[in-house]
Amino acid sequence: MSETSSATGHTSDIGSTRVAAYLREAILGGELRPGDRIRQEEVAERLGASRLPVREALRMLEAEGLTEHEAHKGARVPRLSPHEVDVVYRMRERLEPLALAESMPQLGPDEHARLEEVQQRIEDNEDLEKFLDLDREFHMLTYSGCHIDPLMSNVTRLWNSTQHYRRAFVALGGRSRMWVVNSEHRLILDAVVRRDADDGERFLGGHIRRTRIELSHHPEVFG
Amino acid sequence: MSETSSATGHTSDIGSTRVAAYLREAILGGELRPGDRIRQEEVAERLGASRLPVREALRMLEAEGLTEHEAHKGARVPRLSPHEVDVVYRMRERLEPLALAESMPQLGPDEHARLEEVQQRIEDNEDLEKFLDLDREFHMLTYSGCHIDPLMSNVTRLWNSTQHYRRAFVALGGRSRMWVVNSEHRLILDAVVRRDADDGERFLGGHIRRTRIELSHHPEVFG
DNA sequence: ACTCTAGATTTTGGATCCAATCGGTGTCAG
DNA sequence: CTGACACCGATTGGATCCAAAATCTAGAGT
Repeated sequence: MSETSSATGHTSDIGSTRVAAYLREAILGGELRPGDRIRQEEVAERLGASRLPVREALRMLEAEGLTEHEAHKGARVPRLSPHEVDVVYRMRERLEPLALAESMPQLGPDEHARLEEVQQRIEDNEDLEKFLDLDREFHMLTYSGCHIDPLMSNVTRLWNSTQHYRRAFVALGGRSRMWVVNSEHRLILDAVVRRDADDGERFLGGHIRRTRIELSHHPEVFG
Repeated sequence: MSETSSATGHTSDIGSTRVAAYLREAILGGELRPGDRIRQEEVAERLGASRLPVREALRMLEAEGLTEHEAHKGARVPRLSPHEVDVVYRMRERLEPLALAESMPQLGPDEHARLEEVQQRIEDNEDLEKFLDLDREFHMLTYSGCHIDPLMSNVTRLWNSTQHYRRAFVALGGRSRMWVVNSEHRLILDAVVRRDADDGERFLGGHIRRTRIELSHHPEVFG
């Protein structure tokens, strides 16, 4: 962690953005878990900033679905109920095929090659945390041709808010389910290369749907 | 009325919330239009507050899809391209039926009566701005049994970000299209009362879809 | 021993002041 | 006359201090 393009501080590398990046890493990386409280002063001191950019950062993260606020009670990492996670997956099931359909016509040979490479890395990978990153990269890459901000930010929110439960899920599932994931990814990748939007939507929807159903059979994820 | 509730529920009467409510009204009411810049100091002075709660409010509104930020360039009301609006409607087409399906089982006679009353008010109404509020109230009421925050806040965002274009659309369409809206609302209302989720999803999807298609035939809305 | 209340501590919300950055304008060189 | 550059006003970002609210703790009363 703690990368964040420090040396060549180019563009809008303002403090609140750096604080947001730090907290984002901490939440998505699992160091901050659902229900954990985030104290402004603690973060401010740790990053050598004042509380103000921390407040701004927390608002940004709220917009990304990574934190929630209550009046004078501060910020927390949202804890989702099993049913809420189920509905979030149903939302993904409906929204992401749309993003894929918007994206596919814009993707060229470069993106196709990059997708193939990422999928290969997923299949060669053994590490759990790495899988979470690579899987996300794969899907986001398939959406990278979709430049509709309201859609992409929503998709990002949905991934963000369920990241912790996805980690818990693959952690207990192990690699027994891996081959299913990979075969589904291959189907999606093939549809993308063929530019068959209908197949892409269908396979992607099935991919998310299967994950949702399997997740619903494992309530221990929500311990 | 319509108070928007912001779906994220972190409301009190603290300053930033009041500022947010003021700006929200201004944007949804049409006084601030897409592309307009919002200067912190101006708002602060007008409301007798300092710039800090204004900054917080702008972040909240950003989370609701009502403003957008750029590094040192300040806040603006987002301007959506025709294609972006089209995609937002496609998103609504997929998400809102889900919200309705989640909500319907929770709605009782009280909500049904209130829905009937609001729909009647829509049919009796003549005013344009009133229609926007009532229409929103009708749909939000049908979703009021859905307590999944990630879903409801997304739906709210989608309505927020297209409010201006909806106004421009009904403004030029006039009452010629009114009877279609009302008959579709009646179909939805009937499905809700019968607790037929499948019919509800179908009619609602069609309602939004028809609006999207008609909107796509009127590019002058985006003048 | 238990509960309810009141004060103390902690934490968030807000105001003011200062620093950094952006936009526009005017000037000078070609 | 035109374009580039530099300066200046305007505007946003950040730090510190103070006020308000919530939580925690300790004590008194039953």
